[in-house]
Amino acid sequence: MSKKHHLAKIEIADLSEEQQQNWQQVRDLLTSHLERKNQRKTPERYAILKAIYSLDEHFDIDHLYKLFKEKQFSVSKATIYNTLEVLLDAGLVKKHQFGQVQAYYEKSFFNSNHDHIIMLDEEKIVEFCDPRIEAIKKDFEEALDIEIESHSLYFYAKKKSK
Amino acid sequence: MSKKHHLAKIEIADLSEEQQQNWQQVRDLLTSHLERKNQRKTPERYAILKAIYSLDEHFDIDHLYKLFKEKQFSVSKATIYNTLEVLLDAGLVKKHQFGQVQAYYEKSFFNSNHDHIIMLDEEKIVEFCDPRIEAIKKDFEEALDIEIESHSLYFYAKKKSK
DNA sequence: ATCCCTGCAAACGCTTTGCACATGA
DNA sequence: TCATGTGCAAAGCGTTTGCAGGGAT
Repeated sequence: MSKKHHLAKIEIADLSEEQQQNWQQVRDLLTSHLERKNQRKTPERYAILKAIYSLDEHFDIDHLYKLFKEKQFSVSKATIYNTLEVLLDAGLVKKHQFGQVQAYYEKSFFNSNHDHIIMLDEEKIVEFCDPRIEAIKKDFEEALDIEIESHSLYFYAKKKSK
Repeated sequence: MSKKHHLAKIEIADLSEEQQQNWQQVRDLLTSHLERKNQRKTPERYAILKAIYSLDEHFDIDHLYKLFKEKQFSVSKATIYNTLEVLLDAGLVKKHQFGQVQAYYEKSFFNSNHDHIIMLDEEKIVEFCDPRIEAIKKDFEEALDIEIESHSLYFYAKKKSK
């Protein structure tokens, strides 16, 4: 199938120099993950990973789907969903449920732990980090004898000055 | 419609003495909210509010729907959705998006501000409260000149000792 | 040559919507 | 009366699934 041959050398996104360097690392991380899990190294998986790491914002499935469509590489939504599951498992992307609607994702490597402030009156998401969150987690882990595997924290805010 | 007459005196739930007292207050809160908004005081709205305040845990729409069905009072899901919107607006219930699936709700009056620890290996949700959350909010409000209207914080945890 | 992965479309599950009828004010 | 609320069923929408064919190993 000729389409596949295209995909093999797909350059879905032009990467900046920094992204170029990161890409090598991330690609290798996916490779070793797939080998460890005995999963196939399909061109789709690398293409999707690369597309994600070329984005600097949060995105949803449809965003990604349209990106591929524009670039003339058709990747089905089913595959995107599947692949994101794999990348999630590999720790290379993070999934968010900002609103009540669809899920949002973001790359998670070279992108340290942070939480989000959702700006309600504009289409903007601010990332922040505060050590007190980890402190709270640690305290409750000890107090309740539990292990907190993950957390989700969102602040929903509006601009104050007008 | 005879069904309505039943609803008017509906006792969907047997309330404990404490709940009985709270019920008076909550009912009045709904009443004044509806009057303020020029919305109708329908028996369904009071029945749903009462049912919610008789529950001590988090619930979803279907839970509520089945509760009414069991008790022989049919209230349509559309009405439940509508009414929850009203109660949300009145500040009498809170909406949560725990997993990726459907929304969960809980009564929010007589039920002070708290966050949740979702126990992953059992069907349990632990409520907790920590003043540091408010401190963080306040700090970011000042630092970014924003007003944080609400937040959602969930810890996903497992029991440590086995 | 396997059998996993992809693509397509249909199914799914929660939520929303449209419309006719009922009802609170 | 009459605008609003309710009930029912259909539509929406993001996500998942089933299956047939393709491709990685």
